[in-house]
Amino acid sequence: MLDKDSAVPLHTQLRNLLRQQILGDELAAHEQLPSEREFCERHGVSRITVRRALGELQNEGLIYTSVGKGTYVAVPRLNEELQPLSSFTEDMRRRGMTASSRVLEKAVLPADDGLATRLGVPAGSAVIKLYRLRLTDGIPIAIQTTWLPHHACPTLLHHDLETRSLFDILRQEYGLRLARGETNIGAALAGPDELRLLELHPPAAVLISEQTTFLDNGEVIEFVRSVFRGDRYTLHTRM
Amino acid sequence: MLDKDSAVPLHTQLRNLLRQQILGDELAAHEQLPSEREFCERHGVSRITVRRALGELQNEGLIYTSVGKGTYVAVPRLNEELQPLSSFTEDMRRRGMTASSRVLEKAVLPADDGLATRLGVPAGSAVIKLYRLRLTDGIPIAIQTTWLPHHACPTLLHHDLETRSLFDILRQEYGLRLARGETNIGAALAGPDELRLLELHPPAAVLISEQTTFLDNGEVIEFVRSVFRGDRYTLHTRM
DNA sequence: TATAATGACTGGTAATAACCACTCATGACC
DNA sequence: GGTCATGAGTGGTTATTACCAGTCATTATA
Repeated sequence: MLDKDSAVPLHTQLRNLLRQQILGDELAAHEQLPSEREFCERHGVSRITVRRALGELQNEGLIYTSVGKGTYVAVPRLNEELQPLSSFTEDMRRRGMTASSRVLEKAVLPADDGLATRLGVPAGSAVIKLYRLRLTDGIPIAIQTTWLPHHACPTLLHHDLETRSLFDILRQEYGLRLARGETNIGAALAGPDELRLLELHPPAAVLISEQTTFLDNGEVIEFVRSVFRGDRYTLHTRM
Repeated sequence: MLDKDSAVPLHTQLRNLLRQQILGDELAAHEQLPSEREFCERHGVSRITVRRALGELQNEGLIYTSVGKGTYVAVPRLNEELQPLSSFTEDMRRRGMTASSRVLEKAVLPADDGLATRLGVPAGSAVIKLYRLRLTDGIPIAIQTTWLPHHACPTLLHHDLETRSLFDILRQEYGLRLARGETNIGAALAGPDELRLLELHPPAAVLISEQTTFLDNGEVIEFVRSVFRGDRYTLHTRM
């Protein structure tokens, strides 16, 4: 039941309740949900609250509506849930693997022109560089270079970067609200360094991803260039 | 100004108006917008309408809010606008290139087990197969194999698939509401067929994408396997 | 002067009410 | 029997009103 005195909003409570029912297979695909007005009566809330909860579920792709007919349960997803914005660590955890890092280099440097443009900071201003080898279950999977504007997280390099997720640190230690990411993805042949670090034999294909992550105010919080082993990793996106 | 008698909802009108102002650089980054209540007075609408318009802009990442302070313009995007769900044709058009196709094979076949699972149809049921070479400005860029459930678009192969976008046909001719897509992306070395069709010399890396597209009711409308030239194409996603 | 209380203002949540276009089964009519 | 009007029901849009917690400048107090 819904708790009117709870700090968590009613529409959030109702959304979670329904999501749980849908994901828990209590409702079959294409099954019709109660009407919005019926939800109002059942839970003693207004239609605005119900519509907000249903609207969010619709955005998640869990239900769909048809004017004049009703609201229905969508066909469930094949795979796991995917968080909207995730890091390598969180991605791996979701796949049931343990992610770790070996920090090859960490430094605070002045930004050159290209990097300054990508991070949206003045050329020459301080940026944090993090050059890491990423491993899952001990196997090298990717070479990752991360740049962050120094002013956004000045003490970042003092934290534990080998085991803790970078996103966790940014969210919890600096209260940053990560909102959006853009990624460019390409393929290339592995170069000498990549062959060595990723333990590959030539010729080998690598997946190259360049991701920019934004805060909710649109400012860039990080730029990441990742080189993945093509034979052991696939990226997954949802649009 | 907003038109109360228009068929297009007020919140949509207001959203478009504000989006135009923000994208048109009439408002600077981090500039404070009028308060919600002031928008109400200015445009003679209720706060629900204003909040809905602002909420959608916030989801788009164009503005951000802070309780007790106000609503602000986000830092503008670096690049072009990206439609949430697009096809190869639309993607190319956006990059200012002309997309075309050479249909190498088209057929209606019974689905084998793997394909039936991916399309969410019974094994053995009819599926449409479309095997195409995709070109931009005459240069081969990708080899694309598309499968669709036959019952969803039985007369698809009668339409012009060389120049017209598949998504256009699905939307306009069959009234299908495409809602969501999931993509797996990997890298590999090009095989013999790929080397020949994409006019590559070994060794060459290719980008492999497997996309599943869903309707708003969650059913699969297509499954596409694309093999891109690694040296001429990068995928772009937003999360 | 430094601190605390006040109050105006912000976005966030929620209830109530009304109308619209659309769907669909029912029943009246030809 | 087939057609058409009716009306109940559905999601979509919008207005009005109210309260909350957070922010911040102003004002009163110690």
